[in-house]
Amino acid sequence: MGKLDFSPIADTTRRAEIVALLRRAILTGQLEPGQKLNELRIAEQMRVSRAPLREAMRELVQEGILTSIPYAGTFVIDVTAKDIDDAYSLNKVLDEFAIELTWKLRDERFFDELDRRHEAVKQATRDLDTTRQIETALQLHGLIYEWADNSVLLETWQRLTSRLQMYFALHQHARNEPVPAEDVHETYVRLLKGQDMRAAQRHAREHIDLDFEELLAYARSLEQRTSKGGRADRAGRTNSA
Amino acid sequence: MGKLDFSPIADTTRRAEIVALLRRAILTGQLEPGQKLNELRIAEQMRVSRAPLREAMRELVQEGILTSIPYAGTFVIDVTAKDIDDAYSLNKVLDEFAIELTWKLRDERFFDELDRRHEAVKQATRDLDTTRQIETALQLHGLIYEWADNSVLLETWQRLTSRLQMYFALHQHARNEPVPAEDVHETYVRLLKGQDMRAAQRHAREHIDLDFEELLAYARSLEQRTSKGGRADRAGRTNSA
DNA sequence: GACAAGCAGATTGTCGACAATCTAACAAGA
DNA sequence: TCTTGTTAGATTGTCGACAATCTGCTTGTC
Repeated sequence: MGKLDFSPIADTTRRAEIVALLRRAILTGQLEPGQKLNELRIAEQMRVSRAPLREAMRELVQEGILTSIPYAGTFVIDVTAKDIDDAYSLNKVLDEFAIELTWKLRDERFFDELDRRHEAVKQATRDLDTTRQIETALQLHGLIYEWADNSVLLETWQRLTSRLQMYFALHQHARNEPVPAEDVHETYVRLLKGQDMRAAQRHAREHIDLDFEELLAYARSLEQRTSKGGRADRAGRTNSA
Repeated sequence: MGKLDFSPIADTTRRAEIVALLRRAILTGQLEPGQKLNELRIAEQMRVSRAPLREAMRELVQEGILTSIPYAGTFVIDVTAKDIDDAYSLNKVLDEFAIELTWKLRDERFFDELDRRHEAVKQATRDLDTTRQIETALQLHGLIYEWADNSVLLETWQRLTSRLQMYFALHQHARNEPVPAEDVHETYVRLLKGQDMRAAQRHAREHIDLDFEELLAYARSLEQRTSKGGRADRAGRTNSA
């Protein structure tokens, strides 16, 4: 009797596919921050009615990458330097916690998966596929969250990830230079395999620092340019209690 | 020239009202964990069509208090002891961080608001209104998050709050005893007004401990009862990437 | 009696049309 | 010229109906 694990079959609703499509478009920067999403046009392009499209948009609003103003429209969130800074500092705290939880649960399968994801990053780097590079790097980073066995923490991280990916993609789009050739993740992986938890936590902080500092500088420079032509000044309250 | 600040007017879409109604029903325990939400029936009761209702449900799914299985239905999330434990441990970490961020930003307005919310809890306690007691206690606790000036952290806390409120309400419903008469928040408020940040952080942890320990014990006992009559065994994957 | 096929009934997913609201352009009056 | 009222167009919010899917029962067969 083979002990085969079947994974759940794909969600076959239009809504789910639309969510995936839109999310990808936003996270890769095809839809720019602040841009308005015209329901009619998008629905026509996707050959779908507005109902599932609107439901999909509601999901992405709650996911934090869209924002909705009643009777005005749904927009890709605006990226401010403060947003990035906020996400950055929270991420540091969560990382420390995730490493702590994961530490005792590491095993062979963990190390294997760690190597696999590390390899994916290196492959994307060789291919000069910056979008995929961001994606794989975040997946590598996310392993400690998946392994921590804390569903709420994982959810939180995934929400954060959406934004981080968007921020990084935005950054990449601007300066179209491929990211550093040297492997910045080498040390991270090595420490996660080692015995010194504190050292791993410390490095996670500093490693993130590196990426973010550059990102922040870019965001701040953007802020200068944008401030003159600011759009919607209405407070986009979406999560009113 | 009067310098009057107008707050944004209320959202006047049916969708927003439905979200509020449903959320309240769930968080107060009127809708029980695991219960299925029949769209047609709810829509009729609310005198609303299914479109805005479904959009509202999509929001609550992303908010984490509903879960959806395509072509099967949308259900109130099931509460497991592990969920509570997960939320509990993450909350400790976030509390520590929130206090750290808030600490330097405390001012007169902060202390006033702290007192105001503390008073609200005491009032609810006097009224023996357990539901409101939970609500106000969480609002008191949430002040440090609102004050921390980190939007991502605040969002995270609000998501967590939804669940916590649901868990506590569930607990209260079961044992219909009014919560401790003595004021467990006295110390918390005093420490937040003091000068010793570490002490405040430490107390936040231990104070939460108290409430949660009881909650956890209850959840575990529930688990025993429920395990025999388990419902949907399909993996309710909702956030497939 | 056990089991598979097939058939209602109910429920969710999707569609196209209508109503409510916003925006911008234009006209009228101080 | 500036402000205010009006109107037309576009877009979002909502509705009622239809299609796709699931569930449980019935039927027929062995």
